[in-house]
Amino acid sequence: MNKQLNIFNTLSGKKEKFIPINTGKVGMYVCGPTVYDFPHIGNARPLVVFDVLFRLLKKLNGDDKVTYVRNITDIDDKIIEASKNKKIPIDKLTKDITKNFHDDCKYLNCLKPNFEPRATEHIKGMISMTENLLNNKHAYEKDKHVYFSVNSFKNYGKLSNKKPDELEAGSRVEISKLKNNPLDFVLWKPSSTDDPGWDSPWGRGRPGWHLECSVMSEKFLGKNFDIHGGGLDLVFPHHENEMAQSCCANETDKFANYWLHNGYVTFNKEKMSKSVGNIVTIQKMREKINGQVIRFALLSTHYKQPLDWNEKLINESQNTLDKWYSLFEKIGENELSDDLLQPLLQDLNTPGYISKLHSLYDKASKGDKYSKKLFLTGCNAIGLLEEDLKSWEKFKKTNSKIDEKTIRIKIKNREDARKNGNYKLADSIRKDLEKSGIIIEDKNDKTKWRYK
RNA sequence: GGCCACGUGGCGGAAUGGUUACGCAGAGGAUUGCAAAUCCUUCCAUCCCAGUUCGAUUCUGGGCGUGGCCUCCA
Repeated sequence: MNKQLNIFNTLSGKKEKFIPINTGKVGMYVCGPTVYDFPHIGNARPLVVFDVLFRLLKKLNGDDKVTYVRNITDIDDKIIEASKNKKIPIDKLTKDITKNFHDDCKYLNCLKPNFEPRATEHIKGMISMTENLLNNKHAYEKDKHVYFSVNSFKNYGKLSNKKPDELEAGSRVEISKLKNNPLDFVLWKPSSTDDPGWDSPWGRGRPGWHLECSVMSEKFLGKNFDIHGGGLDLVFPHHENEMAQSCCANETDKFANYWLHNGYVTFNKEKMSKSVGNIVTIQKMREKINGQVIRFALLSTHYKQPLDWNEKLINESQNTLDKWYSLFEKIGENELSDDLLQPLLQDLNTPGYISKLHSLYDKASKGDKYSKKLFLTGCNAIGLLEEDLKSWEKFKKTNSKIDEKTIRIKIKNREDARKNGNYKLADSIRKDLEKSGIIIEDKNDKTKWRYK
């Protein structure tokens, strides 16, 4: 069977064969967080989706053949604003949120990218890319601002499938008078003395939003690389602008060959927004849900489809993993069967893959050793069942309001009642325990208990 | 207004020019003092209308509906 990966490319609007620029080597850049606020479930989706892709690419090409770069944007107007609102110095804010983000990544069992560059470490590169664009007449300076001239890039709008003139007509943005064209975007802007700033040929200032990704992707992956990923909301304007400035600065036709975008997460069918107050932060979930549950839930829908986040989804994911954990065993690195791999090779079809895992689970639980090994390998391949049983049980323990000693006493009482034929009492004890999140199972002659 | 995506059983969710996965829920049974767990069996779906075709859920056109983007966003 073939091991050809096919992925949907936003640039062409089609599913394409994935062919890396250098055979057997892959470079992938994914837009990371702007560190101004705690990451939420919507931020978690690309983290998990592209982590699965990263794992798959490693499986297909070899562990050390994939370079995964995910930036941290630590200079941005949103950060400046958040710092003022929260009255936290920028350094502390970005440091804290970055730390939090890393904890979230770990919690979601995401592998570390090979590089995680910060925007503020690449200001020099951004300045020289801006100079370069100015020299090539792709940008212009006005009143200490430098703007990218959208008209100078003939392919502008190709990625997001938009026509520049239509964009202008529908523009609802308040247009800066300094711009020659309403679509032009800022590469460099002046900073007030209170705001973070760096010396530049255009005075003390800071970079525009899109520039960091252009500069850092080039530094770590080159002018032309394989995969660029991110959330659907980044297609326009972020990725469109990134591509425009990179192609113009690098004098290339190609920037990223394949663009992948994950769909949105809604919350109870509503768009997540701060004004509605329905943002679920990952930090909050860490308190009582195992990260694998979140991971599983995020993978239960194809990455391009919208995903609704709700209680039922979490419960079902939790129950499935609970069932799967009954077969838990630590196993080493193993090969996936071609058959199992197929759905992932078709544009990362994780629901199809999970369905195959279900069928392997069935065979495995009936004693098929080969299926069991494959099942466990398959789970591990998408970052599931890597934690041992004890840590899987941990959350159930913390969530239950009863200690083990009490449980044992109650079970003993129930045993006695049963022996005396007092089933009424026995049943009420069981009901009681169930309310505390404990399930009783009478197996053979022994009574077993477990957390709900 | 422009552009785009989507519409599959009670719910979630894949795939496909020809037998429509899978999970949850439901029903029946085995088991049990009763349960739970497990096992077995089982019910249920491709928005509407045309067209192409031997055959459409899949392709084409139209309609209806939902959502998104065109402003910061994962």
